[in-house]
Amino acid sequence: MNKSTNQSANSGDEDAPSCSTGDHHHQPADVDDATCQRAAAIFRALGDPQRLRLLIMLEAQECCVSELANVLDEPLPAISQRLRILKSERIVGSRREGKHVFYSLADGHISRLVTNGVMHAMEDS
Amino acid sequence: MNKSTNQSANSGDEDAPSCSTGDHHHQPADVDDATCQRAAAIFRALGDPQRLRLLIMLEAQECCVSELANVLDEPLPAISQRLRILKSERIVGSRREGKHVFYSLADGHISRLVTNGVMHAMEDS
DNA sequence: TATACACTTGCACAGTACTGCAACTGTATA
DNA sequence: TATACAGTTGCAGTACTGTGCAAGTGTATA
Repeated sequence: MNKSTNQSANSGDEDAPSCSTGDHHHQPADVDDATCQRAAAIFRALGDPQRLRLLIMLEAQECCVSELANVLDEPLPAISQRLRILKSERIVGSRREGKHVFYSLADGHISRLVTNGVMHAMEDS
Repeated sequence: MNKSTNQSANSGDEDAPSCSTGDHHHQPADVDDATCQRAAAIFRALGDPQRLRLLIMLEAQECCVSELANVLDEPLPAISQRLRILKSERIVGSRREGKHVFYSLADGHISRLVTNGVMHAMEDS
């Protein structure tokens, strides 16, 4: 519960680390627990190679399920399932058009997140 | 972007919905498999509330393990374990100073990734 | 209405990941 | 060297997550 008990506890001794955040603040960095969990949920959804591949494709353009399945050469239910997870986290949105359901990234923020992650992975280090 | 530039292709029906890459499936969007997997691994590492909390703190400033454990009010081995995972993905780096080991974010790229994720989670939608 | 196509959902299985505790390593001080 | 502190590692148990197949829903066409 109480995260910010006393961070100056261990600084009692001589070689105190003094990571001092100075004084007391409630959330470690002004990020409340709900936000933290929400952000983690988004990251977790991005944290699967198969789902990420889907997002990379959707970043390029809107796509329907069968097309994704076709290009990636994977069973359709598998694709649908992954999209379902991404949709439940509001990372993608869907639109129906006749027999097809088209998916696309929810917003530009997500797009940037994906791009940044991939860029970093390319550079690596 | 070219989101709603609709796909000419499948609306006509037929059985071959074709994204730009009609026949073969090379790299969906110029992202090779290794990069995709690396990126996913990074996201997965960020995809845990407890680890993310750690990163949020480290984004603010370098910190030693005991201090993190202290502030977050969690057992030290748990913190160490999480840092270990983050370090194995090169998301954080460590530096020893006497008895203490100080951790910090690996680079600015990671920092931006974390910030973006949290920002998005705050705005949500 | 019947049939085919495009997807979605349910369920069981397997692999993976998070947690907690105990034991171990490593560093400084007396 | 002995002791205390700081951190790491190993291991067992539990929970979660991704996967594959079969069955179900929904939409258009004949």
